[in-house]
Amino acid sequence: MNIGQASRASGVSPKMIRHYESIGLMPPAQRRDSGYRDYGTADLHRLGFIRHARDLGFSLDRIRVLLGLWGDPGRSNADVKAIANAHVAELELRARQLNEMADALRSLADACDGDGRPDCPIITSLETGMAVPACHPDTPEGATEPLIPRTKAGADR
Amino acid sequence: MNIGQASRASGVSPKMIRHYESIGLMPPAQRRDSGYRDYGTADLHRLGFIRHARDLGFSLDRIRVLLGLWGDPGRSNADVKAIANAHVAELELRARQLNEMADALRSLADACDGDGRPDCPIITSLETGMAVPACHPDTPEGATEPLIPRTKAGADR
DNA sequence: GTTGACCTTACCACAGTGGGAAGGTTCACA
DNA sequence: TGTGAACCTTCCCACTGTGGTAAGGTCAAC
Repeated sequence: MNIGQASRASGVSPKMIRHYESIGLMPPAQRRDSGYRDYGTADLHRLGFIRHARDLGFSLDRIRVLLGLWGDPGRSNADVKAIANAHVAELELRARQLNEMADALRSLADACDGDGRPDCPIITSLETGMAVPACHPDTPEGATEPLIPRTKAGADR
Repeated sequence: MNIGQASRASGVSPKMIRHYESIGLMPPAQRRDSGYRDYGTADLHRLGFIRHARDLGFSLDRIRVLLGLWGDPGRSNADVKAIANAHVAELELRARQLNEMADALRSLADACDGDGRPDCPIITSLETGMAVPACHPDTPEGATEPLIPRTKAGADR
C-alpha cells in the first residue's frame, strides 16, 4: 500500500506520515525496490491511533508516550489515565483562557457603538489596559479594572 | 530609556521589542551614539497597546491593523468593532473545540478504572476512534459514536 | 511510448517566543 | 584609573505542527 493510499485510509496526510516517520512516531516504513514506502494494516492501525490522539489535542510528544503504553502488554491503565487527566486539565485551562479573552473583548465590543465615529472604547481599552468603565452589572460604580485579570494568561510577558 | 527599562515598564520582553521592530510593528527605535536603542513615552504607549492586544489574543497581523486604526484620527469605530467581533468569534470557536476535546477525553478517562491493569478504554478508543460504548445518559443503548464529531475540528487532517 | 498521477528527498515558510554566542557599553565602586 | 557586573548589540538556532514547492524517479493505463 502506497503512502497515498495509507493517507486516504488513515486520514493522515502523506506529508505528516513522512514527518511522523522522521521523528520516530512511526517506524521506518518498508520500502519497495523503487524506494516507495509500503504500508500494511499494522501501520494503518498505528496511523489511526495517532490521528485519534491528535484529534483529542494530544501533542506528538505525549502521543509518543501513549504509543509506548499501547504497545506495552504490561501497561497500567493508571498511567494512561494520568496522562489523559493531565491533558484534560490543560485543555480546560486553555479553553478557559480563550473564554476569558473572548468575554473581555466581547464586553468591549458591546460598549462600542460602531456608528462610524473615531471614538471607540475598544481602542481606548487597548491604550490603557483598562476594561470599559461603566454599565457593568457586577462592578462598583465607575470602577475600572484590568482588561484581563493578571492571573496565568499573559501575566509575565 | 534603555530597551531593558522599556521592557520592564511595558511588560514586553526585550527580545520581543526587537522582534516587533524588525517586523514593523514598532518604528525603528532612536539610537544613542553607542548604538543602544532609546525609548520615549510614545514608544511605551505603543508597546502597552501591543501588549494589551496580545493579552486579548490578537495576532500580530491584526495588531498591525489595530495600530493603524489607533493612529488614524479619521478612523471608524465600526472597523474596530468588526475586527473585534471577528476575533471574538475565533476565540469562541477555538475554545469550543478545546472543550469538545476535553469533554470527549474526560468521559474516556471517567470510564477508565485506573486500577493498574492493562485494560483501558482510553487506549481502546484511540485504537478504534470510537467513544466509550455505554453509560451515556443521552446515547441510545450500546451505541458507539466517533470520539469527536467530525465537524470543523480536525475533520480533514 | 507517452502521459498523468504518484512517489522520493530536500529545502523554506508560517507565528511567537525563547536561548545562546560573541562582542561592545555603561556605571558604580575600589 | 581599573575592574566587574549588568546591560546592550547582532546573528543564528530551537520549538510545534503543518503546508508548499522544486527537481527528479516510478507506475499504470492507453
